[in-house]
Amino acid sequence: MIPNFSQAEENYIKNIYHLQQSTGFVTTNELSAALNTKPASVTDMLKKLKLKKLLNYEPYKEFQLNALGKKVALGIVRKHRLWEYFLVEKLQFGWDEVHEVAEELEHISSKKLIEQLDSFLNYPRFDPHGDPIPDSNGKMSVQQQLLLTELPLNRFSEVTSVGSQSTELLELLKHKNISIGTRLEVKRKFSFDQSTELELENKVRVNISEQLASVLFVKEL
Amino acid sequence: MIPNFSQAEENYIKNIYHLQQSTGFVTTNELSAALNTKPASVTDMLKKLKLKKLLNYEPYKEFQLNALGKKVALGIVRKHRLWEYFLVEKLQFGWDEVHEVAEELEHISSKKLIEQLDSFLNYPRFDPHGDPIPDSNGKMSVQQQLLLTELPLNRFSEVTSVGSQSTELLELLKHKNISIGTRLEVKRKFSFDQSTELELENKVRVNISEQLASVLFVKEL
DNA sequence: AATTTTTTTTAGGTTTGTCTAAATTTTATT
DNA sequence: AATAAAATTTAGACAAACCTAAAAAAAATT
Repeated sequence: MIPNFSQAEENYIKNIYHLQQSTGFVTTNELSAALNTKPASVTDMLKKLKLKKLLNYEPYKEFQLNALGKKVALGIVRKHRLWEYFLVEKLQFGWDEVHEVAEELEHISSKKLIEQLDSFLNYPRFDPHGDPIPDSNGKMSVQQQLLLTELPLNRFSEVTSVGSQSTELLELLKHKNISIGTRLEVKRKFSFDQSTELELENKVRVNISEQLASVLFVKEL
Repeated sequence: MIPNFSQAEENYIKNIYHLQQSTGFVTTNELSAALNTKPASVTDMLKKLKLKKLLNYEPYKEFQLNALGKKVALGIVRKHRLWEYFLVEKLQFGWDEVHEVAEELEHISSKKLIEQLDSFLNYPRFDPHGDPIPDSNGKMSVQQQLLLTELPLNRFSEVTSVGSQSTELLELLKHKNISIGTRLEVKRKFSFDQSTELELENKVRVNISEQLASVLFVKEL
């Protein structure tokens, strides 16, 4: 069984994980900047994580999480994103307010807690920022969700989720003939009001407001 | 504003609070036993809590939380019990499983989190063990709820809540003519099967099983 | 290739919260 | 009231996680 790790250890693991997503390797300075700690402190912790067999690390070299380290990291990411989803969906937090709180909640250790939470939330696949939530085996959807506001022009895409369940929003979406699964392309953006012209699957064009575009998640096809 | 306290400090505060409920005062040894730490460590922390103006403490004397200390303690108790309620009501935990997890969750610091959670849970007044949940001002219902199994003979009492929402339970309660608000007295307990004979408000007598009695909360009148 | 700059590590401290062992104070017993 | 026992505090250490300052290694520049 995987042992428990301290909050500090978990923060290092999680940050290494995120940093190594780009190039596969991380440097002491990068990590120290991400964690807001001095490089000397980072070195200390790297030795400890190596000792605990989570990290490939040799002095003065770049480092990376090994298989076990990545597994642990995915568990933390899972908790973080599930809690974010919970805060937004159930406790009426805004997307922008959840990160800090989730930073604390992600360190709660109960395995049962997180499995029951996942089930209670109905196994969401993406957090409120569109990032994929690893399942209990660490698997997650590869494709990141984008906000419609971030989608470039003329890319085929599909609506994957909406950032709120309010009846007002659902009413509007019904009117515009948009629902989960609707395929669309962004054809134009009007800078005056940031409104967006979409082309739906049936070639119909609709114009949607910035407020609406900013609560629609899509994935590119 | 009240500052934040470390997890260790919070655990001391909470335990002092509970211990001083009986006699109003706590001794170093009592607290050390409750916390599973050595008396010497307790002394260290007592000095710190005194310095932080939470505690009335003089060397070699019994001690107690002052007004501020009690306020802080109630905030922790509030969080603990709200989380317990959440775990049982929303995440299908059994009463017996919640304590440990709540011990961790009670240290999450976000004020907004706990207020939103309270609202999400619909401002429950008692936790799954029948203990009252302080409101955001630290006020709580004085009367503790009891399990019907704990109620002495011939005491007027009123059903306040049921420990589960299962349809099976509700079906049985309907059959027995018992609901929230029903007034009753325990008239006899049969040691063979621990079943209980109740007298309801209309003088009707019913016999209920131990399983049923152990999910009914009552308050004495 | 030599030198400078940057990065990383080492060495030695600090704080928090714990411990053990010894000293002190309080309480209980004779 | 004197002594023994129990409770509490003090003194000195230790681990975790951080720090600063100096040393060492690696990378960049001349």
